[in-house]
Amino acid sequence: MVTTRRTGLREQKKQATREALSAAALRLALERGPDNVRVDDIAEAVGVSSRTYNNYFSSREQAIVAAVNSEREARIAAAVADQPDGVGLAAAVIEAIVDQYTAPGVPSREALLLITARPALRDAFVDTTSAIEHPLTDAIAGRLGDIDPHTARVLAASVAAAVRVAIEQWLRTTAASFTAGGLVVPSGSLPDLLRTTLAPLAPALDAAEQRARRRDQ
Amino acid sequence: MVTTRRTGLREQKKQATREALSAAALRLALERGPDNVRVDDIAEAVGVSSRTYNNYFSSREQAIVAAVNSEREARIAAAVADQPDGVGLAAAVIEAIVDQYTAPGVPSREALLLITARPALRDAFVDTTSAIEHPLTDAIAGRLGDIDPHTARVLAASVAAAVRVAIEQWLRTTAASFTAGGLVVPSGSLPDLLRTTLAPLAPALDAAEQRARRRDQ
DNA sequence: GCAGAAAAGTGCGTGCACGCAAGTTTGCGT
DNA sequence: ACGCAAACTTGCGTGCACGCACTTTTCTGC
Repeated sequence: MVTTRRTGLREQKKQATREALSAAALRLALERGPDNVRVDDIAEAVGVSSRTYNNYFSSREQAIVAAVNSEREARIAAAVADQPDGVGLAAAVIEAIVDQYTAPGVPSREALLLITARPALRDAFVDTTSAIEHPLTDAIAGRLGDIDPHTARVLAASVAAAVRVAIEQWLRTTAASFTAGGLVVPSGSLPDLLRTTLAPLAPALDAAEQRARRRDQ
Repeated sequence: MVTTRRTGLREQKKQATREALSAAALRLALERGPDNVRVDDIAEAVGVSSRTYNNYFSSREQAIVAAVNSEREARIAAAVADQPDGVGLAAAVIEAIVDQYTAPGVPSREALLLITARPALRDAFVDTTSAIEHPLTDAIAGRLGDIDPHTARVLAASVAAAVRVAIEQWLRTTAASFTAGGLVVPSGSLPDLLRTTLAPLAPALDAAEQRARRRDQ
């Protein structure tokens, strides 16, 4: 079994407390407003020390956005790997990402409002995009037959950067729509934005795939 | 005159204290070792309050690496813009970046040793790569005739990401060569690494240029 | 099962980042 | 010259991140 890697019960418990912490962080932030939540409160709500909290999250904001972003990285990587082989690398990556960011999943409307409102939370949210980098590197390397170790890393990093640009832009227009008065929730069509920002990278992705294929033979 | 943008004397003084702070930070770090330098010490050495220090740098490490990285962003952007028009976008970007990272310029040997030794400083150093993003966006947009605003941003962000990968790799092998015992200074051929990591992006850069050229006519 | 090792949790102490609400300097218009 | 407005600086207070040393829990080999 390659399932759990590392001891089972230990890792299981760690994930449990991690999720408990981020869930509590989000809940408290929604209840009281983000400025009225101390790290100690979150830790206490879960029943651990505040020092332990910092072993899981290295900033207060991280815990909150983690509740919204939970496991998106892994799902993107899996989605890339699952695309049929007939599909080109660029199409595979783009579809996988758009899919995973389109599926509303966890992000409740209120949570998104919360995040878009506070600059610190928005920054933390933007930062989460880099989390897809490592899983995506593995997924791309798998498709390329991982010949040159750097190529997959660079492509994954570039894709993550493009996603970041899309989210920054999305948050920007979102913020604007707030100040404009309309309390309309975001969704300035994130999927469209993602396709737009990922499009310029398609030639690089496909070219890498071509080179890999050529070397394979 | 578009030179100084914003009032002259004010901005001049700001730059002066900024440089004084980062210079003092590096000097003190070299003299005493980075762990024996408090933010208060740096501020005091320059003659400002520690609160003012934080108006210029948002972390202690930032000031130190800024002394090494001074103005590299602007020089890269200028170098891209200066490449002759005959050169393709990919080649222009790659040459400009390699040039600017090859020129040893400021980074004294001791300073690099200092940075590569401490994880916190290494992280801060890696983070500086994202600083080239905005100037590079402008430079690329200039070459593309900035039609689609997102394309230049994505390409610049991707290039920055590739540079980051190169530097991470460079620091990794550097650290390894330390633990291996040899006190040999880095330079595991950063230029070569940069060319390697930037290569996969060449198709994207050139494709964007082609599209821009096609639209221009 | 048990003993020792490995890993996670915790308390303490320290330095730091940053909001806020003053005080101080700089620059510009008249 | 002069005075006002904007920009920069500063002191204070607060919460937070994190190293370190230590306790408690979990895992592994016998």
